[in-house]
Amino acid sequence: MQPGVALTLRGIAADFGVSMTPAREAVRRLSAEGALQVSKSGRVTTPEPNNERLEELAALRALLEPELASRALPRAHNVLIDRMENINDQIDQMILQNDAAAYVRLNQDFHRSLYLRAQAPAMLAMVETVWLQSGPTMRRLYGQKQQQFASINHRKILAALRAGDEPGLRLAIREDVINGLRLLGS
Amino acid sequence: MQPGVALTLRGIAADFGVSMTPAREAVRRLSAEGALQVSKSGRVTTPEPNNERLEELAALRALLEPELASRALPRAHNVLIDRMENINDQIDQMILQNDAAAYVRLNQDFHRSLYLRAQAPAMLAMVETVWLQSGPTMRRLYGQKQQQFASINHRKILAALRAGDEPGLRLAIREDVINGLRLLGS
DNA sequence: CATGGTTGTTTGTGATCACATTTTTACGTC
DNA sequence: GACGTAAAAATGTGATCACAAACAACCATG
Repeated sequence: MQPGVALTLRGIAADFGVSMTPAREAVRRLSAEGALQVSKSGRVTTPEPNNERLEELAALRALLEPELASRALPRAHNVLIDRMENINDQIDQMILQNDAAAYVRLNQDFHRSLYLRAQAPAMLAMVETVWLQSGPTMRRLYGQKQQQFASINHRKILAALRAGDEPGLRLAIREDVINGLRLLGS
Repeated sequence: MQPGVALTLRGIAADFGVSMTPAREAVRRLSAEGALQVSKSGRVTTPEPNNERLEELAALRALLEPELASRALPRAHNVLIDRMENINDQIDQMILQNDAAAYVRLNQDFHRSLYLRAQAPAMLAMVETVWLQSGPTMRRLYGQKQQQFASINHRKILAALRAGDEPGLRLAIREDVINGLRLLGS
């Protein structure tokens, strides 16, 4: 969804073929998570990302995701790492096929499949909230030259996982996040 | 509000003298923030805190709050520090008066007044979400012997702020958080 | 042509209702 | 007395409606 778009409850309801009530609840939830902005008059829009906001979201990811990865590391067996490698291969394909939506989705799947092992639901929920907030700008990320770095960073993550290298894992995750979001702001 | 309480939409609506609709929206928002649990059948309860959850919330605070404090430090002038000292004096009074609700509220005011200076709304919103999730258990915290540490930790925070000591500030915040929540879990 | 006010439309909010599902209660059987 | 079952009450969900506020379009006036 493009940033800066105005939503109306009746419009959303009509789009999904439901009444206003479910649309209202969905909007309420998304705005509570920061994925949507509500003006004082109740109008709903997708937030327009500025550089400060992007830097903040990147900092949040850089704080939370290494911690989640570190907690997941003791429980990351080879089966999981293989699956992550598989996801990464699919990411490479999506980059070649120029499929932005699938790229973003697979990228999150890659990270989430690791973080799920951290046994930290509240922390994971918080990271997913940040992902949701940075979602619209992730679409812009695609098409930039940085996307090819993602695969390289992911390989570093996988290597650190296989080696059981906790500091290396934290660093690789951090680099992946920084490359993904913070560079976009400048 | 006690942990483990069951809420009904009609009950909430009746308590506040409104219809079901506003109650539903409030519940939706609070559950999106993790402050309320919804079962698969839609029943709403306040989450029962277990040790894993407490440890997680403490870890989140320990990650986020030092960062917020560090960002606020360059903008923390004497006027702000004086106000925080004032809040801390009120906290001491509330401890003497055994007013649990006021104690928790003032404690959050103390931290929030500093973090507001960080100019990081998304990060602050995330911390407030954690506070909200740990709110019910904070009530239990009161009455334990740890509460008296809060004032000592807060004094360390104030001293680090006045000295412009960034590492000391991070450490003091971290200690305050750890003492406040993590000790409660064990 | 710019501008301010007026009217008409759109939009969010709160309320009420019907319905399906779940939960609780009551009862009868073993 | 315990347990399973059926009836009854309660609950969440989605829909629809009235209403007030906000917005947009329009027109008259300078």
